[in-house]
Amino acid sequence: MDPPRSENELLDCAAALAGRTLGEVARCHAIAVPRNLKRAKGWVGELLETALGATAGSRPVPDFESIGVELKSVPLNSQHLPQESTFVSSAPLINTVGLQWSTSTVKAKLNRVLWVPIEAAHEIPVAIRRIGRPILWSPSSEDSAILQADWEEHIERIALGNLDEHGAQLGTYLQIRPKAINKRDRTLAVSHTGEQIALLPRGFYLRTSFTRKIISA
DNA sequence: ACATGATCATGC
DNA sequence: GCATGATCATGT
Repeated sequence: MDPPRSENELLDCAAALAGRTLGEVARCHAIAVPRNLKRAKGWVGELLETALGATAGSRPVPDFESIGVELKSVPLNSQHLPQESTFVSSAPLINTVGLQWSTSTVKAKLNRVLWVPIEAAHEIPVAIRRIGRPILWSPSSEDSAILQADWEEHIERIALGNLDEHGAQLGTYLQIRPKAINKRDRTLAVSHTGEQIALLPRGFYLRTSFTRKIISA
């Protein structure tokens, strides 16, 4: 698939997938469908990347680099509401001095997002899960203000070495959660006394309640 | 039922 | 190890 040349082309292409099943789309691209997603958690996102002509690979750039759009699949429960949080980016646990919201990876990633809802209720076999209507989205100024406040709170907490004082409860829309191979995974961080320590790597995630608001709008 | 904490795969 | 893509699974 050639990369989209404009937002409209991307949106048209994504809209053409609406109502189709993952199995149909996978077959078009000669991609095998896993029996479940337990060991293929990124499979749906990667299928959409292929189907829509995403270009980024694992480089730290938007999925549709030339038009600056990020692609996110959003799993829907049996009521067709988002059922999972959405990973945004890893959280910096060191060298936080001087970081600003305006140049943050979180803001950059959320600047323009194509949300593609996917049926994800466990009882539906992966191959016959249907793709929903895409939403091309940017945060409203109100959204941005809340995301910024969340982000600044998280970064301050990281810089002060207070990461262990709360769990994932902090943040209205944006939360911090583990993003690791397993619980023994470690990355460099700053302790409460300012020393370097090894901690579980974390990532920024959008709360399910926020993506529900986006998808429902 | 839901959110949090834990985990899986791939590429460089 | 960190970037990409996320969902699983357990506790409450």
